[in-house]
Amino acid sequence: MSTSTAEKAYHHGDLGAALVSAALDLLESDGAAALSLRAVARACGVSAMAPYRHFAGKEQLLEAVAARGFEDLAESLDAADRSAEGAEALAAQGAAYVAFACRRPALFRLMFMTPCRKPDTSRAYRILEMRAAALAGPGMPAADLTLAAWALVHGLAALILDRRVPLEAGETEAVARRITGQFARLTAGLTEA
Amino acid sequence: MSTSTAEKAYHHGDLGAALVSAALDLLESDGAAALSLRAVARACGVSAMAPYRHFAGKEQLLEAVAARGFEDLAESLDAADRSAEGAEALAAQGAAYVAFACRRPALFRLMFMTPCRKPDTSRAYRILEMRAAALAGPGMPAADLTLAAWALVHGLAALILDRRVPLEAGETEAVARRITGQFARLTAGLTEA
DNA sequence: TGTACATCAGTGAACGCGCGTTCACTGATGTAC
DNA sequence: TGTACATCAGTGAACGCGCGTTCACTGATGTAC
Repeated sequence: MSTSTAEKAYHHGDLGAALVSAALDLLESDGAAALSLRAVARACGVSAMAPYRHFAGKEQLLEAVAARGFEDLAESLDAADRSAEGAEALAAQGAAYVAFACRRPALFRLMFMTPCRKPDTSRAYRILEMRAAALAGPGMPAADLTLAAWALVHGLAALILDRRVPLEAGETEAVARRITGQFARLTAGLTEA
Repeated sequence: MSTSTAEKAYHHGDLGAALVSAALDLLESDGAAALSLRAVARACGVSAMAPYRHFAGKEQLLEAVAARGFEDLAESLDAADRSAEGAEALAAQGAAYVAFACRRPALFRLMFMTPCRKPDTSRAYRILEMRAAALAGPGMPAADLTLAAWALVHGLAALILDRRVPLEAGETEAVARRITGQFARLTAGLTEA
């Protein structure tokens, strides 16, 4: 049909990016178990071998998918952080973190399964760290506060995704907001004392 | 050759329990990926079909393994709780929770992957809940404090297991103790105010 | 402007793998009489 | 105390599955002259 869509071109155009996108879609629609290299290729309308032109193997594709996930997460945290100030900004980041996990559960899980090279270098971590450092006080140094805040929201997300917390789908966001808010105010009170 | 060992008996004796034990061993020695029904049967020196006399399928075996894990976790939390009082008991529970995850990482992961029937009924949860409720104050109701404490240590464990926190193997315990201690004292300060 | 040729980006058939599970079976055990 | 027979707890061969990956290939593209 029209050549502009380039659907049937022998050369795909940007198969590498298309594979990552297809993987992200597949992940949320069919779950992690369904995310095979062949399925991703199939979703792109391409042979099972085609991905090997762009990735060394399945592992590399997954790494690229996880990297995209971390970028998106960083963007969400950044936006949340800019929406408020001080302790409330930290709480907003926490709520955004949990919301991200609930919105894209399979991706969130994949991100943390994929072995990371430099744990503390991710942009998402730096955004959290910067905000937490500003709230640190004598009773809780910056590094500990950062880790505690991260652990709190990560655990909350994990428990919700694993259905360990008996919450309705609509409830989770409000609970995350409340819990992170309480934690942020707790630590803020500490700096004032 | 002595009959007392009963190694070569046609009837195993208690294959059901032996399968669960073998699965627990396999889990920690070879990882979750190696935990196949066939491998467990092999470890018990029994045919691939034998487990079906004791479990409806792989899923049921895994459920039994996870249940054993939750029992052991509850025991660890209980012992930790009895080792201290008030806020320090809560901190001790938290440290024990993280230590359990570090000691048996593959089991810990399996426990939370296995779909649970009644999320809030586990003994481990009730032990945490009881202690947290005693520390609840006006700024943080019991249910929220319980969830926050659980999320904090669960997240800490998850981040450590996924190598997101740049810690040496020996360091983790001390960090977990410090973080949970700070959190417990923070909430305790809240009840006094 | 045309042509030769290297390179790039895909195809498609095939392989071996270990898995969970099915099937029909057989050896061991315990109980009723 | 023996014997018949139901039941229990295992065996072992086989199946189909989808996977990641290998191999040798071919069609499309772009560049040097």
